[in-house]
Amino acid sequence: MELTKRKKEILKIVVESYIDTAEPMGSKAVVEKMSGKISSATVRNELADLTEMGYLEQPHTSAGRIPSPKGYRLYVNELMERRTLSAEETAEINRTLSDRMSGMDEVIARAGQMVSSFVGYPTYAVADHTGASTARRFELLGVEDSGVIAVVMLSDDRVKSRLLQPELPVSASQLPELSHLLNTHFTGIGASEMNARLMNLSDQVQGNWFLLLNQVVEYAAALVRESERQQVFTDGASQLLRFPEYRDVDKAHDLMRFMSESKSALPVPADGAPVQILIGPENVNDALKESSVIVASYDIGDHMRGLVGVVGPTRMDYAAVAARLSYFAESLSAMFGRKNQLPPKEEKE
Amino acid sequence: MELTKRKKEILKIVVESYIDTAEPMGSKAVVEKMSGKISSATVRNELADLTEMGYLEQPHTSAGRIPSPKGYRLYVNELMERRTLSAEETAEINRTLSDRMSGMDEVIARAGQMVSSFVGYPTYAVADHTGASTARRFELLGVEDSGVIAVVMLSDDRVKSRLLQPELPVSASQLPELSHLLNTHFTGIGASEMNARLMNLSDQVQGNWFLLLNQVVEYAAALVRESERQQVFTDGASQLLRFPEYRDVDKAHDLMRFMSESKSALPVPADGAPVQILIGPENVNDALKESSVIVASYDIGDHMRGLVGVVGPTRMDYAAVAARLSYFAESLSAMFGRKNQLPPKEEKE
DNA sequence: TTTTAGCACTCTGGGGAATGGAGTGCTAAA
DNA sequence: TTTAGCACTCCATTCCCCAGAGTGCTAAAA
Repeated sequence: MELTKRKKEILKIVVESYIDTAEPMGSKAVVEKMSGKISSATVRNELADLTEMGYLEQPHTSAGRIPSPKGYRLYVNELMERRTLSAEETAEINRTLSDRMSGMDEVIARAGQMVSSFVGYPTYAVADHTGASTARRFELLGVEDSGVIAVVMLSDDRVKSRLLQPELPVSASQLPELSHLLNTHFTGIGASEMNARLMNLSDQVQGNWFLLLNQVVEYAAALVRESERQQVFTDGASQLLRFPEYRDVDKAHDLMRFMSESKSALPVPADGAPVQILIGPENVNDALKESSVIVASYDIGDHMRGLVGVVGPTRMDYAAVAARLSYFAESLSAMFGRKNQLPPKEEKE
Repeated sequence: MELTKRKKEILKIVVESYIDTAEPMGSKAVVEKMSGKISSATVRNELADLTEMGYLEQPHTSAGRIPSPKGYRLYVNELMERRTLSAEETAEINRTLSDRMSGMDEVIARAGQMVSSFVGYPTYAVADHTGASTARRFELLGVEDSGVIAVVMLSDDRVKSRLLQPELPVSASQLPELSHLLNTHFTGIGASEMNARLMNLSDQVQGNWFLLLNQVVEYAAALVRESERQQVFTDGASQLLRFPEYRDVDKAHDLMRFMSESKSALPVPADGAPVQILIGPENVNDALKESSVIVASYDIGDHMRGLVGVVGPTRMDYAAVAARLSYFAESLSAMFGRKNQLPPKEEKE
């Protein structure tokens, strides 16, 4: 059977109505939307065809039609009008973005929050490291009251620092030498290798040095390990409850638990695709089979990608969410993607 | 009317049963719990008295009794057996704590997560700064490919750092001088004062210096501002849905929204109290009037307190949560509260 | 004075049965 | 190929009934 232009038109109407109302749509309602060019009986025939072809479903014999995942897919691929954001919308996003954005890893956590409050769905945010990161540069700085600041720059350009309290005092004048030691022995290697090398040094350096080295290396190793383990931030979980499909508390609970617990099982976009849409059963994970996910990636630094995913019912507003999400991702890439590029300045309110 | 010992015993039984089952308790069930020392008619009289005195409530005339907020309060103050944690429980908490704990501000965020997964209720976590923090020390470090690492130590002992890309190159040899400039002009002052001083310097230093200074100061000002604004982390919101009192999606939604949005309106413990319990209407905020909050504070660094609050239904398991929460708070204080003290070492699995 | 047994009464929650409405599919005519 | 007409299906809502749980009260017993 052929998918005529009229069938597509009707499918589009049904999908959009269902996205809007979450109610099955009947033939009469379709006729109204088509401004009466056609009778309800004709529409009924078309609806029957679309159902047979697998684009629509019937909750029960005498209800209207709702889109099937296949129907959503066709809608997303062909029928949906790509939305562009209005000037006000982009302005608002820019304002949010420029507001306060500090280090790279804060970007990831904040990206999820921002997107969630912006699109009105729950989100998750992940950092996607290309390859394991290592320490690239160490620096120790003395502070007055005998504390030591350890600064570690990682191969992915993150810079982390922390105040350490040496167990035995180390004089400030020795810190450059210690920094040098760290830079020669502990850069470019993984966490376990760091520990191994530390052991080798244990009887080559003085006790107070070793204790400090130990703290620094432990800190650096924790940082390196942290970047291996995917950290997932979820935000706006409560938004789920806005939707009638999650009025069933158990469903909502399951999905929320899944999002906040099963780090790593969340979808990531296929390479190259800026925004990917996964509809219902297209999701690999069971917990998501009745929901949809829109996920986008953006560049931060030269060695990292950030991911933001939006989770919602299968009838989520694909056009609106995808538009906002890709604008976000593009803006973030522009701000953090390459070096020597500054955030677009925006007047603060 | 007097609150006899027997009345208290009965009240305790009712409260604990209700905490356990969320079902109103009738006179017969009470008799069973008291192992038959007394008849149900007697218990009925006592229950009627307790109701009249305001410790119990009746959902409707022919239902059992449930505790009123006043009843919970009495229970918490007098009747509840303070729980102590078993060796396994403390061991598990210690394991979680020692696992990975980096900088101070990560502590706050992670504390909420840990407590939430541990006690099985949603939590919020806040940093409570005593007084506004300022920058205490600046340090600029050059990296090979012309980037500059800015290290800022704040008056609250937090150390933050970030990689900057100067718009115009600044030679590495000039960085110590610039650091000195920063340390003399921009320490010990608030964010707006920083900007003012920066303006004053604008025509006293070379253009490329100024551009870099600008970036550093903007970064530092953002850090200072960040510590003024209370940042609230919430975790485990989905746990709410475990409880029958939040099966009403709207109630759950309201509370979740409140927790994730209304930063700052969340309860903080009165000074001195290590753990504070707020029952139902004792909460100032409307959104919490039908829930209870247990909040604890712990010390991190010398100038900061962290707060962790546990949110749940009024029938939450006060004894268990309070015990766990205070153990957490104590452990965190011990680990981060004073300087020169190290986390209790625990073998990592 | 306190406790207990007995009893009438109240209220809830759950399980049908009845009903109206929305929507369908099919047939036959346009 | 489209349309009007019609019988049919299924759901959601409402109403009603009833068992069960639990109460308060009275009057007798301790």
